[in-house]
Amino acid sequence: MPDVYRALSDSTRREIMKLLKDKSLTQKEIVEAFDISQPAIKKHLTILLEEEIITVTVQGKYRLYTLNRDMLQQAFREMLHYIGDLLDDQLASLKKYVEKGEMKDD
Amino acid sequence: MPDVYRALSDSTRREIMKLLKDKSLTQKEIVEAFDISQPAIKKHLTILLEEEIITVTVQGKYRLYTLNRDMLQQAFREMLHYIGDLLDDQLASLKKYVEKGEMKDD
DNA sequence: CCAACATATAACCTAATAGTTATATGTAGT
DNA sequence: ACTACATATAACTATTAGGTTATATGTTGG
Repeated sequence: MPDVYRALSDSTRREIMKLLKDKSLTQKEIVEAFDISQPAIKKHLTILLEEEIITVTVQGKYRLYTLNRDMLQQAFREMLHYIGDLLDDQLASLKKYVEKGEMKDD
Repeated sequence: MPDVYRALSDSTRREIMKLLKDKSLTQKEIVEAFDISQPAIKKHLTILLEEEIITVTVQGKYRLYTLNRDMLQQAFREMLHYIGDLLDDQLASLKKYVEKGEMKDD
């Protein structure tokens, strides 16, 4: 099971996700956006891939990384569900929303 | 670095929060709900305390742990806000909910 | 007071994270 | 075919997380 908390627990990874918000990027472009080495970035990308938060497509010598919005959406929903259970009454309406899958899901 | 992601990133801690959903519990009661040692649980409780997700009151030889719903809510809102931003348009309605603090707040 | 119980702390282990540098592999353009 | 470039991998370091056992401390009832 993909663990979104693992993916989110590192600030560099959170930054990478932000970078990928609007457009897919090659590994090189991502590397250039940070001050850390290419292998370090690669490891973060591997973790994001493992948790299925991003996907990659090969294009010649490039690797193009893309945000997996479906997974993020699912994570979003799960988190809401979890916290909804904890906070119950306070969140009744929101919870219902989530459970019904009301959130424009494909 | 106090980090909400840190507190929520461990499943044992998330289980502890669930346990505390309906009632405050002593450390002993919490320990008994898991298969890991008392010092291990203690460490989780310390982290949750550091992130102010729970509070503790001393009662004689007991420590009574209580969920800090306000902080928990804030923590989740932060994470959801982050993910929501990544998803943008796709989640417009739900996102608004979270951002407006519709989840019982301020 | 003291024994039993609840909690705290110390010392230790292992695995995972997050980074490094150096080098290997794969691909494209000339 | 060679070279330059993009990516992958190997080997290493340091730190932290999550767990252990053993023991110390604090509290309470009898």
